[in-house]
Amino acid sequence: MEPARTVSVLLPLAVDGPYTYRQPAGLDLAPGDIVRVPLGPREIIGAVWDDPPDASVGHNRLRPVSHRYDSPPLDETIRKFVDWVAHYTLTPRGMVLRMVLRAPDALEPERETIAVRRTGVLPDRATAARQRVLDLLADGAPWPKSGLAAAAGVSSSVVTSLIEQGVLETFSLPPPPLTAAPDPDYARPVFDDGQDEAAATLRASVDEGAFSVTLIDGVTGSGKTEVYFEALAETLRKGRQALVLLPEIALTNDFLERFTRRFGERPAEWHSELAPRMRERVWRGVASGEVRAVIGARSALFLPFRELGLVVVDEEHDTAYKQDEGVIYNARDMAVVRGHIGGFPVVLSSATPSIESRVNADQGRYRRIVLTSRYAAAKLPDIHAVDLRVTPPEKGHFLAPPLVAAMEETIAAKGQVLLFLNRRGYAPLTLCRACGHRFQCPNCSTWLVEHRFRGQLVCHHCGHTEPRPDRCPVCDAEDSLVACGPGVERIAEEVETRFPDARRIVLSSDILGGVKRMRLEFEAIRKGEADIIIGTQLVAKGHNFPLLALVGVVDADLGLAHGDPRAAERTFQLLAQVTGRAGRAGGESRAFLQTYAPEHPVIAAIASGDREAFYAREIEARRVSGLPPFGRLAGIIVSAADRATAFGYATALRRAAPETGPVMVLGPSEAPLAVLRGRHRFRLLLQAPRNVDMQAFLRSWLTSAPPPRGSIKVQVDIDPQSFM
DNA sequence: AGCTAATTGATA
DNA sequence: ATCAATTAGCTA
Repeated sequence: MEPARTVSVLLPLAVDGPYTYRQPAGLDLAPGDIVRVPLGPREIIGAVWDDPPDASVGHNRLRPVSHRYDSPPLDETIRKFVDWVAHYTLTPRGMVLRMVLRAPDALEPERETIAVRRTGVLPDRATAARQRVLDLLADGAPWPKSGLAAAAGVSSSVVTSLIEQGVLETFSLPPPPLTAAPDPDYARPVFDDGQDEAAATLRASVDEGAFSVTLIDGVTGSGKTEVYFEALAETLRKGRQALVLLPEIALTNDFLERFTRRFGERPAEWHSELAPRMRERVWRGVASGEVRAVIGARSALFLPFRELGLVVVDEEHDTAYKQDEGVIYNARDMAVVRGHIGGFPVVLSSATPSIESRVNADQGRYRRIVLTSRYAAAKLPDIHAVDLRVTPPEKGHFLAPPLVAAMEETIAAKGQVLLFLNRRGYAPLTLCRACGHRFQCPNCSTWLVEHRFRGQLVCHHCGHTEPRPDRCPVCDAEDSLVACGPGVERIAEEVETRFPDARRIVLSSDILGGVKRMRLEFEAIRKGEADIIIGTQLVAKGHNFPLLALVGVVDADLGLAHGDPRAAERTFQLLAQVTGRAGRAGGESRAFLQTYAPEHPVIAAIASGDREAFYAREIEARRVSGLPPFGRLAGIIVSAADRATAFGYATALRRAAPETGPVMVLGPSEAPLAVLRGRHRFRLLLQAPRNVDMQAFLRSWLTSAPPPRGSIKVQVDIDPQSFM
């Protein structure tokens, strides 16, 4: 008897390799085919994979593939990509496949929309309700059945009875086209020389049809988007699909409209807020090739493109590209990998490139395009550092005289002012004047932040809240609690007393009313219905403020004191972004940075506009300490699923092995725990159950003694980035 | 994922 | 000793 034909099927579960299934007679299967298979008591969707079937699985254990979906197969490049990402991130391959198969219902045939129209037959009796329905259909255009009754303000039985009588007939509507193909030649931009040259370079890289990485490094408003749109246009002309990644928060209507103006059609979108129906349709459209261009958040990188020819990563330095749960990856880096595997160009774009990307460009691994001048009428704002030691704010206030004066001038000239402070709430610390008690979070080691509008004390780390008491819980003193330091609410209060006639808007992520309200507020700002905007980080990204003439950074030093080795870089990026909000639409504009350390390299770089000095310094700092992307022994990088755990590990490490040198804590996306030893870069995946003595474990690991008891798993391998 | 078996820690 | 809670193992 012939041995049974078998296939490997990778399942979207936490399993590293495919399982072997019997291939039923009459069902031909090839790698990439999407299938349904039995697993235990149920059936799940998987994909036929390239691994040879496992012959060691006994014939009696083999179960047959149930069904092959009529969906385009996952092409070889995405299968390799899944394997690569899984290997690199030390994640089971099935978990990565799960990100690709994120829209399982997309495989089922699309539910048809049932529509109704008039037949000409008259109803047996004319009632008011029936007439309202017929009125809606009077022009002969069909209506979707589901919405008709509601639109006519009648119950659905009215519609049903009209159908039964033959007055209305039903038929199925073809699904509306998702998006028409964007037209690469819809609206050619007008470029200056620098932009023209940049666009030509990008078009050439698309024409090469080979893997390359280009870093577009250009100040805010230099037209980076318009320039990389030319790469996109060229990709479309060549008949390939294109993907633009944006940090989720920057994926705004503003951006989609810019795309539409250039290409004549709205692009397909992909992000977490997408409605399930739309999600399925986009997934299917991408797989079938109907969708030619996608604008998406990081997870769009795992869509099943069949002829992807370009990935653009906009704001490539943005930390939102890091996924820190489940499969932990940085979409910027994985985009480069996808380009490498697929043999197509990748474009990274930023006004403040990450140090890693700058180093890659400097070392010739990436091409670099620099755009220095601002577009059209836009001019960079004049930036001033306000030395708070020389011109301090009045006692109990936070806006220094030079900034207040500039605000007065700006408002008098009908310009808009943005005050930026990256701190939600009223005050970051509350203490008792009588006994010195400080309000601390019971779960974390952080201070509770007062939110005065809500009357609460909130932990910004874990979300713990408690009502703000009137008297001190320790010494019972009355009216003794004082707020220390400013948050946006407090700045808003100061603005109110100083500029009682100005129209204020406070923008903070904890705003009441959610996304809807936020959208309205941004709309109001655009229409000039606000004079002073007080905002946290979220004003830095995605949204344009066309009337903005003055930016005041309330505390430019905030964030610099952090122990994070990237603190300087992050602060630089944030300040560049915030000050860059001003003057984008033209005209004179100014930015003021309130600081106690105007000579600090970050502040000086922003104030002087000398970015190169800053980069040179930052890169050198990393080089001498051997931090990434330079791979010398630097100590140990600790990273874990959440910051608190990572800090816990780091503390344990410092105690356990002070001789290892610097211990640095990174965010979760740098996990699995990276360890630099000798001349090789190693990655270490460290997983331990709850109460294992981490300190003892790390000590023994570092001294190469056998691991202590307890089920600690260690997996070490050479960093595959060396392959690129 | 969703299920069971094994292990752990807390409690009596 | 016993229970509930957590964690590890497995699906072909």
